[in-house]
Amino acid sequence: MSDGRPSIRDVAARAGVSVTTVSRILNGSYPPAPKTRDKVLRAVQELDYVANPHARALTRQGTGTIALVVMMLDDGFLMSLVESIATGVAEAGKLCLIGTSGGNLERELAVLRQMHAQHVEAIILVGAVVESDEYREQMGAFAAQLRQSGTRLVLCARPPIDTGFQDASVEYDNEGGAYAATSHLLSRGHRRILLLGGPDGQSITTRRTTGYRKALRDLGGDLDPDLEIHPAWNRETGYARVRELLDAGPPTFTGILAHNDHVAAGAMQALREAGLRVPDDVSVVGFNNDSFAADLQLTTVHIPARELGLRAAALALDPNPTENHTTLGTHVIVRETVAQL
Amino acid sequence: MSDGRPSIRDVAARAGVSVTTVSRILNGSYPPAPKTRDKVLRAVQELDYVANPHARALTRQGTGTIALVVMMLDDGFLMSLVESIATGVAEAGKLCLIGTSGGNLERELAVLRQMHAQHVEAIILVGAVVESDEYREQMGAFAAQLRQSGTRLVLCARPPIDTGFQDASVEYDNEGGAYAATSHLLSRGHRRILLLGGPDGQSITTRRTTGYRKALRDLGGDLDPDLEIHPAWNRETGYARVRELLDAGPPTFTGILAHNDHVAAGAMQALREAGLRVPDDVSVVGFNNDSFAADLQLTTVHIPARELGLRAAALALDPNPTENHTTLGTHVIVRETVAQL
DNA sequence: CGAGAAAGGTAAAACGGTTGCACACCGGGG
DNA sequence: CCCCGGTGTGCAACCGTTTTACCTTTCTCG
Repeated sequence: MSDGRPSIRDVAARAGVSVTTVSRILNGSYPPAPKTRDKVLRAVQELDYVANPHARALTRQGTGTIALVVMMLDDGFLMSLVESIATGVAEAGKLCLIGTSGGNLERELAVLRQMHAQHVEAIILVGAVVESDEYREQMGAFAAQLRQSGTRLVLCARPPIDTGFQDASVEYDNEGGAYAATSHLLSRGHRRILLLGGPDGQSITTRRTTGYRKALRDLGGDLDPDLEIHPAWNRETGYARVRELLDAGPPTFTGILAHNDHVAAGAMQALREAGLRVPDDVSVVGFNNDSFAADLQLTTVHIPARELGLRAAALALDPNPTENHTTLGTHVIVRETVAQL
Repeated sequence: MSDGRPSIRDVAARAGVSVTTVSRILNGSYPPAPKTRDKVLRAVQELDYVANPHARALTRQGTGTIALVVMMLDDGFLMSLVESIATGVAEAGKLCLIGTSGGNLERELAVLRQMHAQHVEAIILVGAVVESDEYREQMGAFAAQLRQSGTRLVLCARPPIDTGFQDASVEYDNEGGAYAATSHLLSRGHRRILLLGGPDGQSITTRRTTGYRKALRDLGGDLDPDLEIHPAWNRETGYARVRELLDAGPPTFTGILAHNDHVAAGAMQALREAGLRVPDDVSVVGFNNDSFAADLQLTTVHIPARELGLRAAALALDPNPTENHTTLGTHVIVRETVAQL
């Protein structure tokens, strides 16, 4: 009362009918007489009444909320993804809860539990994953719990949780992207390609590295462990690690494949500072096709972020989707950071 | 039951006490006998019980949810902002609802209403605003409604809503930033500075333009309406508008002040394509210090996004903050896109 | 030893909806 | 004329908590 929100009883009183009738009309269950219907709708209008979602949730109607959990919002790719998911969810008239895990297992689980407690209709897990046994085990248990309570789980841009059950998921082809990027370099005559992977033990890193190695094997590049290093996902460490390498002596590679564009940018700076030109001395390929890649003229692997997000949203919204697993393709965007050897 | 979640009654039964007692213990309202307490806590553990937030919300306990509304998630600045708000909220153990308005008044209001209906504890409005009378009026009305129902409103990186009441807000110094950036160019001898503003009629545009003009007046630059143009916030239109200008004849300016880094990047591309070098022929200053600005060696205005976000979160979380209005400073990050004339 | 006051606990009424079931009304077929 | 089925409604129970008001004990102290 004190908060000025009318209750369903107020509406009923004003329309001169019972609470039941109001509820029925508002939910479209059971078609009552048009006359009553009008009276009620008018009263709703006049009072500016909106049903309380919490009360509604209590009687298991569904909460109209979709949850979204992401490690961190720190690059353009994730942002497009989140934006498009949010848009998709909003267009369906539902709300979107968002949580960040910071790549920390405990925090991720805490956030997930909290969302589950909220009785969200679905939980979308977005992005990279730390591939520890502990993570797998805990997530497996959590996923089971979700299923038991009828909460859908959607995996977006992320590997499956290995448990008997196949969760709905939308992925993109990490391995294929890395393969294509590596092939691109190989086809231009590069044999020794420095891999600037993501942190070791993260799903994305593993997959992309697999693609890289496979291309080298298939097409005859040098498969050398010394050529695989693992900076964090940011510009700074990309810069630092390449800098280190160059300080130690002349480069033993002619091409670089970075696992994201920020790292590629860092690497390019290090090259520049060492007096090496891109692409004349060293070629560089990035990953993600972040918006700034165009400014750097960076050749990179495009990932269809919006599409990914919209599909994830669709899966989350649909109680029983026809197609519950999709893998979207990636492709190389050729700009000017790769030279023919 | 069917969803496997234990209720407070189950806990009570298992612990052999009444529901009331369980509730009291869980909420820490007055301390019951340690013995009972233990029994109850054990039962909670064993059943893995978590209170239903909806039922809780029904009795006006507050929902533990903060809402966040942003126009669009399309640049690094907004993203840092959202990330830091989300982090701040999560650290307080609360949940964060997110909605995007796409710069569309109707959709914005729809989202806001929906959030209000959820009884969120506070709503944070983030970022630029279309300055139409209609917007002002509708938002004013909405803000009044919020106040009446005890929902806090926090404005972040956004001008106040003009209504009698002063809402909590965290801003940064748009005018000062633009002033500083313009001064920087002026002090290097530039007199004719092309302003690449944001879309006309948006709050940010207005403020930054004011700073730009003031600097020109104070320090003796050319105040020429022809030098103020208004692309959208993205790279593409920044490119297109500058391209147009250059196609029409040699540049009538020696410096450019862009209202964000994407636009600056677009402008730089247009300059490059027209055979003009940055900074030798034309100097460029951006705004926001987006992460890629470092890669472009772009001189730009830094906005403390994280700080802004954390403060907004703090305001949203605190029912009665001591300081409810802050303006954070901005400063110019000097890189290599401005030359001495 | 008896009267209060604490202390520890409970039953029941909210909170704002949904829903199963009963009831009233109405026209029509036997 | 009676019974029947269908159509609109309303009553009341329930969803899972918190909270108010009240009831027992058990202490404490005169």
